[in-house]
Amino acid sequence: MQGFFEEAKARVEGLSTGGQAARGAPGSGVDELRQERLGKLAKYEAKMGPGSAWGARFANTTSIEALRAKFPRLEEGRQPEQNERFGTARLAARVMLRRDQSKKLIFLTVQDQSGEIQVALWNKKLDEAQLDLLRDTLDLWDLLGVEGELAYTQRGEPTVWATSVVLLSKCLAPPPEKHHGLQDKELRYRHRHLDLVSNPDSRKAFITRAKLVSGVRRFLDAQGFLEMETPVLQTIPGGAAARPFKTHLNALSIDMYLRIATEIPLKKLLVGGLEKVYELGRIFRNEGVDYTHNPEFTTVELYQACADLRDMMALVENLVSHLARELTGDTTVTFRGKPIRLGAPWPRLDYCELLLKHAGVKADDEAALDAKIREAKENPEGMSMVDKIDEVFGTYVEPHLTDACFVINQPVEMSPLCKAHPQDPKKADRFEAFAASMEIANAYSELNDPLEQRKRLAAQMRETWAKFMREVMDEPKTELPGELRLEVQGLVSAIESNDEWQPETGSAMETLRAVEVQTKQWKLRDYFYERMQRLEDPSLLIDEDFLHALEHGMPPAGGMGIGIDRLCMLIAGCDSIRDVVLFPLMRPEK
RNA sequence: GCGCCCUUAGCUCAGUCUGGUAGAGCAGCUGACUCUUAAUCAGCGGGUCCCAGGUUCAAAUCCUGGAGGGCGUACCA
Repeated sequence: MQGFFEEAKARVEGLSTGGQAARGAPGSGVDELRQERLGKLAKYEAKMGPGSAWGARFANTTSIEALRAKFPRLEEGRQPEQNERFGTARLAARVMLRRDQSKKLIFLTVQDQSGEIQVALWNKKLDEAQLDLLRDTLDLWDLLGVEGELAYTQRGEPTVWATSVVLLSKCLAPPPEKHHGLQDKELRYRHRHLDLVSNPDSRKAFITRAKLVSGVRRFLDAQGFLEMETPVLQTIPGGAAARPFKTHLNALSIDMYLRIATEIPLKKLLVGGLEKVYELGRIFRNEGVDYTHNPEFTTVELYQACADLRDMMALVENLVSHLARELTGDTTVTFRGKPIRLGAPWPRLDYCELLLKHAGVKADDEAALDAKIREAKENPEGMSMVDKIDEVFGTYVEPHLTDACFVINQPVEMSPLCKAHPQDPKKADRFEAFAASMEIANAYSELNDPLEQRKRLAAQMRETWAKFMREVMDEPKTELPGELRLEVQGLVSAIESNDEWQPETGSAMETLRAVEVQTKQWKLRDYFYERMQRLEDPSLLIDEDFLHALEHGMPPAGGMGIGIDRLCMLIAGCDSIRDVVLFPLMRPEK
C-alpha cells in the first residue's frame, strides 16, 4: 500500500521537474546546452519584454511552398537580376540551419509544414539593433515570424530578405543532428514531434494519411453513405474473432470490452432502416504486434441495404484506385521495393483454385493439408478443418497475392456472418481483397436470416469449446487424471453431438472448473486458457442481442471493411504500420 | 512466444573480434569572415560507454544475468 503512494509521489515529482533530474548532474552535456539557451531566452526577453520569446497571433502568413512558387524559374546558367524582387512575404517557420557570413549577414534555412526556404538577415534590410539581438540569441529550432522581400541571391537561391523578425517560440531543448535527422527508431516513435520536424518523409506520410482518410469520407459521402458513430465500449465484443481489451464500468459494476469490429452495431442500423451507413474509426485487438499489426488500428466498415458482394467489389476497387491516383499520381505503388498494382479492375481469384495452384492441395483433402502444414514445420494436431485450410492458404497462397486482387468463394464455415453463395451452399458469398500479401479488405453478402445466423454462431461456439477441450486432452503437460480425462472426453462428444449445447448444459461448467484447477501450472497454453476462464473469446458466447435484432428483419445487404492503416502503408510507401501510426505502441519508459 | 542484432557525448556514428588513460562529425562556447546553403577557418568545453554481478594487475571490450529497442518469425475470420 505504501508503495503506491511513494510511486505516485515520485511520478508527480518527475513530471513537475520536467524530468530534469533524469537529465544528469550539472555539467553534463544536455544541461549545459539547455543553460546556454535559457541564457539566450533571458537576453531576448530583457530586450523585447517579458514573454516576448513565446510569440502571439501571427496571421496572414503564406506557406513556404507557395512562396517558392512566386519565384520565376531561372533558365539554365542565367544569373539572377540582383535587384529583381518578387513581392513581399510573411511566414512562420522553424530555424533548421544557420550560416553566419559575418556580423552583418546571416543566412538561415527555415522550415514549415510545406517545405524549406532560405531567409537572410542583413544589415541593409533589417534594423541593426534587431540583427544584433538575433545574432546573439537565435538558436536552431527556434520558431520565427518573418516579414521580408523575395529575391534571389547572387547564387540563385530563392531567399526571403527579412525586414522584420519576431521570435514565436524559443527552443530550449537541444535538437537532433541537422544533416542525418533523427535516426534512432525508438526515439522517432517515442518522440514523434522530433521525427516530424527532422524527417520530411515521415511528415509526408502522415499528411498522406490525413488526405487518405478524408478522401475515403468524401468518396463515401458522395455516394450517399452516412457516417455513423457506434459504441467503442461494448458488453459483448463481436463481429470478428479476436481477443478484446477488457475494462470496467464503475457506474454499473460491469466488465466491458473495447470493440474489435464495428460490424454488429452497423447491421443493427440496417435493421433500423438506415440504408447506406459507414463508420470510420479505431478498433482494438489484444493481440500480436508486428509490421502489419498494431493493437489499435483504424478501419472503415460500410453496409449498403439491398446490395451484395458485386456492389462491394466495384466500390472497393474504385475507391482504392481513386485514392492511389489522387495521392500518388499513379495506380501502381511501391511497397518493400516491389511494384504493387492497385488499378481497377482487380482479378477475381477462386479460393480453392488458389490452394490447388500454390499449395497443390484440394480444400477437402485433409491428409494433403496436414502434409503441407507439417512441411511448413507446423503441427496440424487439434486444428479444425477450417483452421487447416486457413493455415495452408496463409502459408502457401498469400505470399503470391502481390497485386491487388479479390479472393472469392471461401468455405462457408470460415465466414459465420456471411450469406452462402447463391450457386453453392458450401461456399460463402464473400471476398477478401489482398495487396502486397496483406489482407486490406473483407466483404460479404451479409447473412440476414436470423435462424441460419443462430445455427452458424452456435456451431462456431461449439467448435471453439470442443477445440479447446481437445487441446486440454492432447497436451501432455496437462496430466489430467484418468477420471477427469474421461469426463472431458464425454464433454467433447456432448458438444459435438448436441446442436443445442450451451456452456450451461449439464455439468459442463463443473468439468471446466475441474480442468481449471488441474491446469493452474499450465503455462504453454495460458493464452487459450485465459480466454476460456474469462469467457473473453466472443466465439465462446452467442450474441443474443444481435440475433434479436435480425429477427426484426435486416434487409439483404452488402458489407465491407477496409484496413486504413495497411492501405495507407501501400499508398504512402511505408514498410511498417508504425510509420503510419503517429504514436505506435511502445513499452512505457522506465 | 521464439531467433538474430543493437544500446558509447544532446544527435549521427567509430572503437568491442585481438582487454592497457574515451574517439570523430554535427550541435554548443570563444574568435575571424558582407552571397552562404550540411558555409568555411582557428581554438575550447562536453561521457553513469544501458544496468547489476563475475573474471583480471587492468573491462566500453571477455563471461553471466537483467532492462529497453530493432528486424525476422509465430499468433491474428
